[in-house]
Amino acid sequence: MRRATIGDVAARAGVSTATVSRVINGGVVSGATAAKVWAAVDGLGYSPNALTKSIFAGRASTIGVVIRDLSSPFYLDLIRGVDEVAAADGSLVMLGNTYRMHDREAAQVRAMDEQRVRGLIVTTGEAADPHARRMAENGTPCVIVSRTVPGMHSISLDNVAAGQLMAAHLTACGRSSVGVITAGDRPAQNERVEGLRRGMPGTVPASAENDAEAAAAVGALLASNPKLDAIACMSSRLTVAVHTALTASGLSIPDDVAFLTMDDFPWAAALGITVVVQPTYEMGRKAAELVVDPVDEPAAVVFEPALAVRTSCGEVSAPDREPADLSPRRTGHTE
Amino acid sequence: MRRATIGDVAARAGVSTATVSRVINGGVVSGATAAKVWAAVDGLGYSPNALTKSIFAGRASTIGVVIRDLSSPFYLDLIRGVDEVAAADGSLVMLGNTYRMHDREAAQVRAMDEQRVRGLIVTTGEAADPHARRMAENGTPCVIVSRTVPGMHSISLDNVAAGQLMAAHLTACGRSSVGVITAGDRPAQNERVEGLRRGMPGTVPASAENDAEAAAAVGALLASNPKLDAIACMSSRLTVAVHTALTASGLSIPDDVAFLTMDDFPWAAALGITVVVQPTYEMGRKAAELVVDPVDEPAAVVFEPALAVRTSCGEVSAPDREPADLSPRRTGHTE
DNA sequence: CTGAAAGCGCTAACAG
DNA sequence: CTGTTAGCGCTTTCAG
Repeated sequence: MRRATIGDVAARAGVSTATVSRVINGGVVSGATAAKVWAAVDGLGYSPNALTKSIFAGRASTIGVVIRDLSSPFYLDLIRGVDEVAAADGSLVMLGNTYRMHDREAAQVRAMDEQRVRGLIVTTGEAADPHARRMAENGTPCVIVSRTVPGMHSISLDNVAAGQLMAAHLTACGRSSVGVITAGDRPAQNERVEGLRRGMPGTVPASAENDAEAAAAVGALLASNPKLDAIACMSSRLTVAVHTALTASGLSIPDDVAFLTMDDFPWAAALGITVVVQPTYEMGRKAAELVVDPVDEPAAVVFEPALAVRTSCGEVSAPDREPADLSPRRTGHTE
Repeated sequence: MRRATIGDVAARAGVSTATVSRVINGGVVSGATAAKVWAAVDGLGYSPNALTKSIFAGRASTIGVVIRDLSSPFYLDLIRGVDEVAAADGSLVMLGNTYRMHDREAAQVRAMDEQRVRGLIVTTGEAADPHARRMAENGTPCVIVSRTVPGMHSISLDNVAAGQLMAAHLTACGRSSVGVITAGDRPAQNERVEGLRRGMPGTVPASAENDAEAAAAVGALLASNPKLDAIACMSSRLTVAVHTALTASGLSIPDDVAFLTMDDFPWAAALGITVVVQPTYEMGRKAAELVVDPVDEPAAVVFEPALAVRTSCGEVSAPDREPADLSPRRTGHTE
């Protein structure tokens, strides 16, 4: 059974396709004709073809989102933020995962471009840049997340501040020698370490790409620095592995060693783990807003991190009250 | 700067649009013309309009996914599975979240229909049904996840088996009186309880819609059943709350009470929590495959749950080896 | 207020 | 092998 087209509706209602179009899109039509048209629409189960509509508009009403790692809850919250703004605007989200692979990344960006997405949000490495930049020049708003890129919109965390937050907190908790685990040497990771170093010169870094390397790095850090009294983890991806390695080594948190990591997660409160939280959901919203309400000048939106104080650093005072639920965390941001 | 169209490319290459189309889509063309066309494509930065292409195909190459709760990692894995199959097929995923709201649900399904998605995967309540059913009748493959619906494709877990798995394990661990927390009285939840009951007649159920209610339910269960020696949680959404309430009550797991829940999560191994896992990623893949390779007869695919044995039930023997990573769990399924 | 006609960017027969 | 000619389903002037 062929799908009804606007022509079918027009025929059934005894009017022209132009009139049907007007009725559906809210043009000037008489009440009587409108009624006839709606009746035909219902009778036929007509559903307007958004694809065809888009070819007139020049572009789709869809927001493209390219995610570098669809396993990470971080990106889930980001997507939620984007979806929320998109839904409020009557758009849908077009999603692509890259599995951290450069070729997939480029392919996804190209696909989004071919879909004529209204705007593109990329949370990915560098491979996408050339194409994304061309899209931006051709008038498609492109927002890079987690990285600042000259000449393009970007949404990021103040990573240096995140590191400083860690340093200040650890210092307040009486720690002085901190080992830090980073996920590779990406800019964001390095900035966090840099911030930490500013407040705590005695910082020993180690890099890891996966859980096994993280466990090994923790072991090495511990072995070579007997007076280490804190471990900071700079990537939520490594939180479980680092924490597990720490407890497996027989050390007690926070008595022997303080533990601190990035990004809040459902179990953090129960486990008493102090974390630096980034307002992920808000970042998603802001990224989507940059697409929905385009801005001419490239905007570099930087969000401020916040500390969720629990007990894993040997905090002396009572921890702050926990947020009541997982609804959007609001954190100030600067543009 | 207007976007280049196939006409611009044709003009620049000195050929007809038909030829350009052939070159791009791999038709029969001479090497010389092909070279000219590609040169023009590059020079213009031409990117073919997938929207326009779709109006010929009659539908988009996009797979629609309507998620009922984009906060849940369960759905993240599902989306990953869908995306994986979509990417392999050169399609993109169109995503919509419903926040468990019926009106949003219906709106998202309608929007997907208007986008002429190639197929629809719905993980949602009942509101979507009428429209989804019409879509299915009009030839758009629709797959309902987590619920079996007569006359439509469905992907679900063998929930009764999940409950039975719990019962068998708890029995093997010497437990006999189990309190169970369900997330509302949805069919899937009830089936799990039903399975648990078959193996353990002494089952006391309590229902909760959110974290606070779950905590209260645990308290009530404990208070009114002094000989309770196990708590089973039927929804991953409630895992943290139930576990927290349990430990907050001063009971020790597993010495005082065994604890068992649904769905694996990154911290489960570290916390020693035994869980019933559903092959979420595979379910996403299968759902997408039903869209990509359409099947005429409505398929009711049921996946089998598996037990990840840890220590929270007072397991006597050494727990099974942990899976090395979070890559797709393969579990048998029946159709 | 409504219809006819001309496209939007692309593909798909047909001829040549 | 390549160009011509119709459209796909819809919007949008432009008359009436």
